Amino acid sequence: MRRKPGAVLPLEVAILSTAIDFVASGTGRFHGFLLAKHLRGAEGAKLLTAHGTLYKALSRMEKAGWLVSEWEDPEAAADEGRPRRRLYEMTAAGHAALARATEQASPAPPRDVGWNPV
Amino acid sequence: MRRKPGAVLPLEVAILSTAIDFVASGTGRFHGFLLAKHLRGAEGAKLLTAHGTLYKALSRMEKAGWLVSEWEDPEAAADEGRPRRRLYEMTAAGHAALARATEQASPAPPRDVGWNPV
DNA sequence: GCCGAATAGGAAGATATCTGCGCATACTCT
DNA sequence: AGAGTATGCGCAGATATCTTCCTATTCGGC
Repeated sequence: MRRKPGAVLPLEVAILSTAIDFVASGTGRFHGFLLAKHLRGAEGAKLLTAHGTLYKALSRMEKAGWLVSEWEDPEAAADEGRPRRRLYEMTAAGHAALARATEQASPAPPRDVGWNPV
Repeated sequence: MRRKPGAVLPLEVAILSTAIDFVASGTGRFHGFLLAKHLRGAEGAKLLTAHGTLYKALSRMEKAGWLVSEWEDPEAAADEGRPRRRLYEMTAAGHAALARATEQASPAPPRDVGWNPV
């Protein structure tokens, strides 16, 4: 749907917020599936139906510089008998994007967006 | 369904036959998913609906000594960007089991099965 | 000959990520 | 302002294996 430059989509806000929750609860780095489980239970249930949606959002956000990722050691995954994970971490730019998005949503209605109510 | 000692089930016959086909066509070792794709297309379509059925049969057959398996190098899988595979190879005992099963099926109608037409 | 025990098969779901396709939306040009 | 184009989001499905629960079948003992 052709992204408006500088926009942060609802799903992305949810991801970034959840990432912050993870850090707060001691989980420094997270992976897509973990995120999916948390988002399903939370308010983000409507924001996420298919898994592909989430993974695309993650790679999008990484390309935007809001996240950095790294493959976990393939052997670690093999030892635990599960597919390997891609571990994500939030960057300063990610925090900034979240701030920008939440700021736009609540505190003061934007004064100069080039848009006027009818 | 309580296995008769020495019996080879239809699905197992199909697996062993397909394994021989693989060797003949240059694919020495095979994995479950490859097998599933071949069995779906072939006559074994009825023998295999769910994946779980196939994987259970494979581990059964390995326990019986008809197959040996080995995990592929986790890094090889990671390099190709897919889940890791378990590679199977047929043993001499496997060939023997297949021979026993096909022999029992075709050459001479059993003379003494303890069954008579009404 | 019948009944009980054991096991095979099926469905469903967990684990994890990626790609292709359709359609909607934001932007641009006239 | 209206129409067309391009971007890219979200859904569905592919990739690969394993586990649990339930049902159906069948072997063998009594």
